[in-house]
Amino acid sequence: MKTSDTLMKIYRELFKAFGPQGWWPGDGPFEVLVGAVLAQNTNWGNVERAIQNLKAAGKLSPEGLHRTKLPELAQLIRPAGYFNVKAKRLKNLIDWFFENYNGNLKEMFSEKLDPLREGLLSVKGIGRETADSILLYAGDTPSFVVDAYTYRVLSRHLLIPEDSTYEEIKSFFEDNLPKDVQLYNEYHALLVKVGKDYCKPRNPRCRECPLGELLGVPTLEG
DNA sequence: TGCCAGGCCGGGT
DNA sequence: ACCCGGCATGGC
Repeated sequence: MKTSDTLMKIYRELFKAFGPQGWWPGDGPFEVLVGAVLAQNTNWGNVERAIQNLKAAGKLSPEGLHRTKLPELAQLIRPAGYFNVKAKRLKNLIDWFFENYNGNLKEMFSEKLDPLREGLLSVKGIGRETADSILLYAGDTPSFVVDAYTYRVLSRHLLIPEDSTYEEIKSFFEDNLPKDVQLYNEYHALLVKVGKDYCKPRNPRCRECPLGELLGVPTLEG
């Protein structure tokens, strides 16, 4: 079977089994952008607390964050963990955002995808996953997001080599799927769902995994 | 209780 | 070019 057919089949089956995951709905693009930094290697519940703190303090806006001093910002986002580094990273991002796009989201997302991605990656503290999350979930830009779950699920089921890099996995999807924002959005979220509930760390046999059962996709043993 | 969470950077090899 | 320690809170 062609890779593109396999990927679409997996998507359809996962969507049928789990439905829409509702990632980053209706919060507005700026909140998503902030959340993308706070979510780095961190449980989503903790991120929500930090966001609530920012909201309650009236700081959850481009201008609000731009004005806030580093120590105060760090205290507000404390529940998200790594609060000192993340405060710095948020400031870096916001500073860059104002320097290049006047703190205007519309202006920023009207930039072409590749240059914008490069710009985001030039910010200290914004890596590939964070950049792609911002592009996809805040900007509705078709940039596929890869994360630890994506890698684990795909490599366990022998869909990609174990030594695949981020960009290779990203291309694996983008080269074999229609360039569709909603598809990228839901696909990533569904892979996270599978990775969380079935394809867990320290469970290399991946028992009961819906990819193995429902699709007949081979599973890496041992 | 220890392990894990929607990473990334910087320094050492 | 890889590998690793550091960063930190909260849930199960």
